[in-house]
Amino acid sequence: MSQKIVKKIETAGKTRPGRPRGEDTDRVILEAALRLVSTRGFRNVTVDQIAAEAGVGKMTLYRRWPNKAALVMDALLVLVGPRTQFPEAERALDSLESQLFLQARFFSSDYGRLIRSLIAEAQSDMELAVAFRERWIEPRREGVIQTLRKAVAQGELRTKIDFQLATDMLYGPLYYRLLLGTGTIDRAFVRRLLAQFLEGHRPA
Amino acid sequence: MSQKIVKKIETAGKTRPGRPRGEDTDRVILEAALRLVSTRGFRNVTVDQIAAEAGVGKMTLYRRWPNKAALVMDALLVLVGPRTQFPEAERALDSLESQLFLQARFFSSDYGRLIRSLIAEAQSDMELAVAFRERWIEPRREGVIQTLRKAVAQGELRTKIDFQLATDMLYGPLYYRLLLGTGTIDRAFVRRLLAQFLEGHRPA
DNA sequence: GGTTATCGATACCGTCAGTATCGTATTAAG
DNA sequence: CTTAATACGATACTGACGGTATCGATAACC
Repeated sequence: MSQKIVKKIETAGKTRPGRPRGEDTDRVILEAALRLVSTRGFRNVTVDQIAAEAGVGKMTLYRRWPNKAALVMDALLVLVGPRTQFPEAERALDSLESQLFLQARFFSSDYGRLIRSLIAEAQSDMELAVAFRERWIEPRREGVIQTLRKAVAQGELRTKIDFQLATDMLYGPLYYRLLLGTGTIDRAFVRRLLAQFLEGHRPA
Repeated sequence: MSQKIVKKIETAGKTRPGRPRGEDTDRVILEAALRLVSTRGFRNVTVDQIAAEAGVGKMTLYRRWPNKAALVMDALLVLVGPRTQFPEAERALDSLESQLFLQARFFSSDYGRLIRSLIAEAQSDMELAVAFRERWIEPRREGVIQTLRKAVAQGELRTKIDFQLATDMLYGPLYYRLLLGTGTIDRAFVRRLLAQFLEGHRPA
């Protein structure tokens, strides 16, 4: 699966025999999967429903992805991933705050259900767990860490920060609320979370 | 389910007609469920396997719990819950640290898989989500908050603390790592997490 | 003894992920 | 134009599993 997630690099114009695959069929299927799963949740959507929504036979779907989880993961990476950019600002802390606000809105939208579904499914699907961690979580953590480094360089945070821990402390509570439903994920929450975080990371 | 989770209060010696239920059958089934699910995970264990492991017919099981999720949740509450006490210490911060260490060990043991399984299942099972939140998460959060209050009273933490947020900041990162697998959950992690938390909550 | 509810066992049902197959369509090669 | 190879939508099928129904036997109370 791991090499299949995120459309294989087109095998270099290699002209294969037989009828070629539909041009935008991949995207149509991904969009159908994204739409259904983000509104109803992974377990409440069947593969047949995704195929029907895309106006496609089930085999067309399984010819392109090895299983349901890989398809939905791909939908997230291809359709949603590129739209989750890190807002740039001169002050790194402003970038960080914007990023946290965006994350809060993201989790509060239908995409929150999508993320929850994938994390849930990943608990019993090792391949999905690896893909989600390496292709979704880690790149975004890296972005956060870069921002934190920049904030340190700008003298807004103390030096000698454990960046992994800091990232856990900023995002852990968001995922915690997303998955446990113990509280709302709104701007006020993020604001207080960040303020408290900064309180513990003042520069000397 | 919610009124069924955690053995109904025995209907007051009420002598019902017909053959009475087995004495310790409940416990035997719960222990089988706990053993299997905590080692293999919820999705990798079938109801038939639990029944076989308990040496019991499947119907005996469904006569006592409405479904698989309720059974496993009950196993957690009945067999594990009572063994997760809050360590007492004169210094509240020592209690807090001990509690976090215990939680880290708990998550690192087979019970970590059990908790992950239930949270995953709860993403598509509203009743389970409510039960898990109200009967497992919330009581333990309340214990943490009491400890934090005590620490404030002892002058170890500043006043005017957002206790809900503080609990999220302490436990969010632990659940985050448990569910995402982004890092180990060991004593070093907990120690640095708590140290960083305290850094942001010094008394005036 | 009659009533009632439990027991283990087993057959059964419905759902769903994933596979196989069929007739058709579309491309490149010859 | 024919042939080979692949994709297509549709549909039937398989296997696994959660949950239900049923059966003959058992154990309590009246």
